[in-house]
Amino acid sequence: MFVTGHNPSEQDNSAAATVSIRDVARAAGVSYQTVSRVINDHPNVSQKAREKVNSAIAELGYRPSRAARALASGVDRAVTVLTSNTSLYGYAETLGGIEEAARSAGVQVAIRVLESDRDQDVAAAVEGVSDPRAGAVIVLAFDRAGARALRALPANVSSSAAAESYLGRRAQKSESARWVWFDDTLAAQRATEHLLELGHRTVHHLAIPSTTNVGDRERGWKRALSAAGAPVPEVIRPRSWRAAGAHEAALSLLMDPAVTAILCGNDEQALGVIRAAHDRGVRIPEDVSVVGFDDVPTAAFYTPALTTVRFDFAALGRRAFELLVSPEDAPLTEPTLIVRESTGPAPRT
Amino acid sequence: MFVTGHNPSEQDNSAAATVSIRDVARAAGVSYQTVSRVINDHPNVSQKAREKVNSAIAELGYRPSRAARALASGVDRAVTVLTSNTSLYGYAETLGGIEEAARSAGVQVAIRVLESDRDQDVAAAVEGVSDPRAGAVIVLAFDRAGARALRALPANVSSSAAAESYLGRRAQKSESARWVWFDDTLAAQRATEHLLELGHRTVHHLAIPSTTNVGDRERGWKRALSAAGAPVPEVIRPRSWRAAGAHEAALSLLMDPAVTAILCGNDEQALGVIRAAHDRGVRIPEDVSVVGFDDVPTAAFYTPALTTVRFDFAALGRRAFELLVSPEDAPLTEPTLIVRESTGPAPRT
DNA sequence: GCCATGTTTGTGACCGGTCACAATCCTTCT
DNA sequence: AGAAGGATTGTGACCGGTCACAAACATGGC
Repeated sequence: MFVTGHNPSEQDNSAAATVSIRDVARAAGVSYQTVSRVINDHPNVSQKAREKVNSAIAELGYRPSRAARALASGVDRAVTVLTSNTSLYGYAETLGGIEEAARSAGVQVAIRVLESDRDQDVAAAVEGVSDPRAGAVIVLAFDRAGARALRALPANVSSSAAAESYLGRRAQKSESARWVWFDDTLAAQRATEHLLELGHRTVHHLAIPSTTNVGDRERGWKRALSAAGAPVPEVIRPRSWRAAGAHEAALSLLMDPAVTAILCGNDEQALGVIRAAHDRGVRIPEDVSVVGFDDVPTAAFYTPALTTVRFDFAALGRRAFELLVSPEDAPLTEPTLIVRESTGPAPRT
Repeated sequence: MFVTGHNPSEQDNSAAATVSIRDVARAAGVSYQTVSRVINDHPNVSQKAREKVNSAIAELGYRPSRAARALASGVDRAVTVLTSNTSLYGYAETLGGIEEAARSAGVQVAIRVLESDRDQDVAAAVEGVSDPRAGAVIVLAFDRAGARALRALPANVSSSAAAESYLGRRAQKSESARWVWFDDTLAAQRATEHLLELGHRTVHHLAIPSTTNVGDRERGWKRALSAAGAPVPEVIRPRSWRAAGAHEAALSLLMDPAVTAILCGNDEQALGVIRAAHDRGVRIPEDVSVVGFDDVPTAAFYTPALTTVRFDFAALGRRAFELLVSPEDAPLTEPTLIVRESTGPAPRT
């Protein structure tokens, strides 16, 4: 009853033998090429043939083989996301956005995490995804590891979330990587301006360790400071993106009475600062104002609720995926400052 | 110079034509089958041949084609993770664990998110991954959508994180899905006992909406309560896993002076409760004690620092992957109660 | 020295699609 | 009616591997 003589298993083969394009063709009374045309929506297929094929497909429960398709066509309809983290909010949300867009385009999403930013690990990861036949690649270049991986990719370029374009067959080396990113400069500038407007003499900046766009944020922060003629304090660089590092750094920072406003690299760090303030008996926002970045879902429930800059990471992810298909520049939602309880007027001296 | 006459592109073909097993064979002076044996670590290959092949591989920069392999062998070395969320802590960490284990086993990780728990969406997702040729499937059955998807999968079974076993060729319908999960009952029991020991008359439970293991947690909670002869209050069920729902629910719950201890479904909810307490002027832990579940990285920095039950989600993920290969039951780290500042002695009446 | 047995190597077919090109079928126009 | 031209359909080869089986080569026992 089966066509394939490949699998010699004699056992009760109730499990349906995998049905191929040829089986469908036979059942529909057409050639396999016609079936191929139908499943690929080619224009030149008669209505009658199309119907016959479609019902045969439904009847036999035919499902095209991704592998065969990839092999024959030379490209896999898949995207591999290269990221150094799966659980940090920004990364995870971006991944979600990519998946959403990819899913609705019928493209598979694979994920590959970068263990570290050491050359060896980066090289291994890049090696694993740099086969054009394996589909496209999107690098989450939020951190050094990502940025390095992006640089190491065949066609190079660098920024926040970048989309290496391999999807189409004709994508050649001439086609370089495309990228999307938020306007971090503007975001940082706005946040800083907000604090300045509240009367703070200056704003201290507790940064994320070595990011790609760290430059951007610092630029925005400095720009706002300079525009207001405020002094530019040295940037504080904790040892991690996490709350722990920020907490530790803030513990000493808060001893300085000149510090009345702190711009943090992300919400988690802001939480560390808030906690440090609590530990030191410093009131927020009465004594010190704190601003975060990201607007994680919990930020509104911190005590005090966090003033922060919201980024639409999911949109970033969707956009990164779309770039694989159409390289057109589409605007990304601008980051928005969400003012809550952690910022207030500068204390009177 | 090229063997494949398939691609007629005449352009400067500096981009290396994809090298196949046959090219390597020719360069090494052996048959393609021998090359296949080498790259698959077959035992019966002479040392000499192996070396020749390996150097030819290195020289030509050969990379096996995943697609061709999948097509020829009938199975793809890939796992698809079915999850309804990418950014919630537990999900994201579990995904990370799966990826880690899969990566070191040379297996690709794909991800497919479940949009909702509606039959239609679940069916679509299952349909997309239920092709045995496409590799294995791991379902993150933490919620209803996941549980349903798990049930809808060809070989069924249900629990927290489940590993549908298709990886090996011989995996047949007889091989049912394997699963791993935490001992939620014990975890809830321990947490409840902790509160009871602090002198609380009873413990209120603010649950996660309709989870697979909701039963387990409630059982543990009830067990501890009963064992202590404490009354069993009605379970509070907010409308989401998020802080918002818990915050809203807690706002009214905290008006009840009988409520002195709350066991929350997760840390985010606990944060919502803490915030609600702040809003109501209820002190934690002096007036009310709060316990969470998960131990998210920020829990230690809440004010007050959260007492919670830590789960090793990454280990859960790794284990789920391993189950695909070896169905042996290996113990999973037990959840641990981390006592911090949010729990304290019951207030004196 | 010869045969049995095990190891190493090679050949042809096949997996399930796509591609290039040729053949057949309709229409429409002169 | 015949030819031109587009629409529709079919055929053979190929993608890059694996599988089953056979051939060639060693090794060892009697």
